[in-house]
Amino acid sequence: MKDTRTKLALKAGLLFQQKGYHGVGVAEILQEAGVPKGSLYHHFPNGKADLALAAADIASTEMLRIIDDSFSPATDYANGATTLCYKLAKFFDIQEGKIGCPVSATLLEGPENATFQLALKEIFNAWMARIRDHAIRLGETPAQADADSQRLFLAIQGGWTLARATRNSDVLRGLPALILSAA
Amino acid sequence: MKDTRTKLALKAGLLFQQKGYHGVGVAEILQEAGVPKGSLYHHFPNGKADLALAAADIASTEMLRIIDDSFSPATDYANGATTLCYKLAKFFDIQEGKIGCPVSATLLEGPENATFQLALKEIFNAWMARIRDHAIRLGETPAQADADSQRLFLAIQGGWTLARATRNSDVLRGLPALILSAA
DNA sequence: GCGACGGTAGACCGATCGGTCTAATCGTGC
DNA sequence: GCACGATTAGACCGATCGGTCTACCGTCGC
Repeated sequence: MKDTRTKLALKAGLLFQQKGYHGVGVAEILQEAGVPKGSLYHHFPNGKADLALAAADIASTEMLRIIDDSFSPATDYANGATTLCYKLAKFFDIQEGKIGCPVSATLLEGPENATFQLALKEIFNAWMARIRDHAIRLGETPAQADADSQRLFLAIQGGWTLARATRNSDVLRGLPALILSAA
Repeated sequence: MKDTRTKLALKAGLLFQQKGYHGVGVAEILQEAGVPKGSLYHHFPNGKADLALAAADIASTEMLRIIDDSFSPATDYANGATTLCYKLAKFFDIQEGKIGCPVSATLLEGPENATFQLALKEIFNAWMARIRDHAIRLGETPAQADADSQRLFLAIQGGWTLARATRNSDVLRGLPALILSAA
């Protein structure tokens, strides 16, 4: 049994991904999580905004884990990148295409807020840095790794949006063929 | 002097891009546009949803125009793609990075709605098709044009998000170097 | 002058928004 | 078993949400 705080952040994150920060009311989060209002403001004194930050943090950690899981067993960069795209496509399908980038849907659609802005930037940078680390570990030069990690990040970010628009995860599976031809 | 209908759609589009569909209230749109409530529901019987569709349509047309303006004077595909990225970066800077993709911010963040879903898909396809047309006109094979247009679309979509997160349009200007090295 | 009518103006509606507050309950150390 | 802080429970708040409705205004044809 998860503690209330985690349960709230998890459920909030899922809902934010589906409908965006402003598209979800705290009442809906509370009901879905089966938690009364008092608990929310006990665990997250700043309410919805705190919840968004916590949810984004969880999602970010999860994404880093997926990156590691994809690249760790890989024999080269292309192999790891392909695995990552396929893993994300599978994740996309499980959620029936109803889900956006867990971080941008939460923080970018949120209020004009310096904290959100900073958190978003740091999370994205962390993802790219992690991909870059794996690229270097797998034999790429730092310059190659810079370009490849950014290329992959942009393709996934854009591809996810297109996949949502078309309700079809094939875009994500086609990403490796599209961006690895350069290498 | 623009007619009321157009003024509303224009202003609504701008606000949706900044804060997402759910992040803007009709009262705010009305106030910004200097239009009373009665006029909204006269011109857009379905209210906010109609407004979003109209705004997305205007934004889509505008984007097609920018694509044409970029590729028409180009001597080859790389040249046109580069111009497009720079034009978008400039547009991004004018709005001070406060603005999202005019279409996805409006339709993807909107309510779970088959009409929105379909419109979004068609607009994205229209953009890619337009880029593809120019690529072919500039001498690419259909297969090349398919890959290049999708690659450019994804890079712009992802790059725009990253640019917003970092509040820096340089990502957009770096796109050509990142995705054209393949050719 | 006078209806007809497309359009404007904004008061008003119930529902929901995010957030506060007090009371009850739980868990643990004594 | 008792006291006390941590946590839960939900009634309640003013503000705002999207939307409806009636009254009014301007400009036509006549």
